[in-house]
Amino acid sequence: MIEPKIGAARIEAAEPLVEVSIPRLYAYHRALRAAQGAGKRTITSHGLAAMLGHTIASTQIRKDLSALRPLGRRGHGYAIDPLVDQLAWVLGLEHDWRIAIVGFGYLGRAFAGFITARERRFNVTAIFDRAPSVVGQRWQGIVVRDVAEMERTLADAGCNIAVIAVPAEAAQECAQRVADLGIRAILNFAPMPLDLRGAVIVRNIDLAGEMAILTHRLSLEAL
Amino acid sequence: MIEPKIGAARIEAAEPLVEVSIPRLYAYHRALRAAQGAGKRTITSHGLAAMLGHTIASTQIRKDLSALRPLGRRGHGYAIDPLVDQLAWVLGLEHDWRIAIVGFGYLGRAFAGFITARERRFNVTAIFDRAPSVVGQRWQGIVVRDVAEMERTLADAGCNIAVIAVPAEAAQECAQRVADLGIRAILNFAPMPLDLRGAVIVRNIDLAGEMAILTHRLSLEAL
DNA sequence: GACTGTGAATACCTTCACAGCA
DNA sequence: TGCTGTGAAGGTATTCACAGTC
Repeated sequence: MIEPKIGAARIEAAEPLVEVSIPRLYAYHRALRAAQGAGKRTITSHGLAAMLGHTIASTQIRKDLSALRPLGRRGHGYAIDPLVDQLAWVLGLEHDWRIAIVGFGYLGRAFAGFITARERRFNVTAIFDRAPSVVGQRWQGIVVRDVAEMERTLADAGCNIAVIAVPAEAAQECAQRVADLGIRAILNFAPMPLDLRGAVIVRNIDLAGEMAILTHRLSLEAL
Repeated sequence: MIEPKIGAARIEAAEPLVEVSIPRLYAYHRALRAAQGAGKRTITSHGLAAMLGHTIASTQIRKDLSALRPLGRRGHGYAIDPLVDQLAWVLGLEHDWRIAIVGFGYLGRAFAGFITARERRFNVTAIFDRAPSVVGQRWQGIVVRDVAEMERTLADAGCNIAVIAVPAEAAQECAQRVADLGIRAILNFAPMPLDLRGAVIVRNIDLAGEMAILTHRLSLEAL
């Protein structure tokens, strides 16, 4: 266990957060903002679980939240406002993030729209595609550039996250190139595991894999 | 441990497969089809790991594959053809699947195109949207119907999987309605956990949650 | 009494080490 | 020797049970 730094300038996690908990913390954050909007000042772990459709157990919520720093009051619940702030802090949601979309087909467009609508501090600042018909188009004022020009133009956009939404064959090359250009975090939609040298954080969105879980389980039931 | 049914009509898993392994098995299947296409007849667990960019350890691959039924030959590796068949079988990829897309914005379109391109046996047979400008459009010959008509038209399409790609506010209602109409499996893109009564298999694609993992880790590094 | 925080127990998943076999 | 298959070990995540606090 790590000793909490009492004198830390800003709230800080008491223990290093485990990765699996992060999407849950993000879900709490979203639900709590909704509660905030509805004028609530306080919430219990059970109340939060109910807001999340009981897809997460209240003990899981308490465990997750206790990893931040004791924020609840026994017998009362959690004060929502400081909890929202704390969650935004640990999730990195208080920074602005500049996102490069590589591959601007339906998937790239869908992601760009989705994520900018969801988080105000997520900004798409560069878009690349290979198709001549797409290059030169604009999206929210951003001109789609040719992937071939990535080396010249990506640095100017000051991106810290890249989203790879290109066909499988092109994914590895695109990912390595953005990594070489200094991007430290990649969200990969290509059904193709990336192997990158260097300390790049990669998360894969495995759409077909998720479908396979459904078809596997459905065909089990059919027996 | 479960006793393998020796006399089973078709190859069958020796042990119940754990859910986490399914997307991996699907990745193996894809890689092996590629190897097949390249004319290879046999592969080792190390060779497969290399094809997957060493994102999965070879011991993990052997563990996963050994859960199916011994298919490898010690000292030689795996014969690719029967392995591909066996994987297709356990993943349910030998059936045809009929998919309903609920919400035909960029995300719905992206998913429809992506998944039908990837697996020949995944068919989109019904599409619904709420926006009058979208209703009546065609995609690959399928007419987009009004979500309000779902009760009348979904049954005809014979779908067994629904993809929820609607805004968060509408997700719960749409999901419950498709479940009430007999759909047993849902892939949910809405950032909103669904709680459904009845035995419906739900998988969530949490795009914002994945982004939160990236922003969390990037902001850790910045310290 | 109500609810959080947390050690202990459990379940789960992955990695290791090596036996078994061609 | 080369590689699979697998029990054992290790590590990680979740659930339980309850002590602690308001």
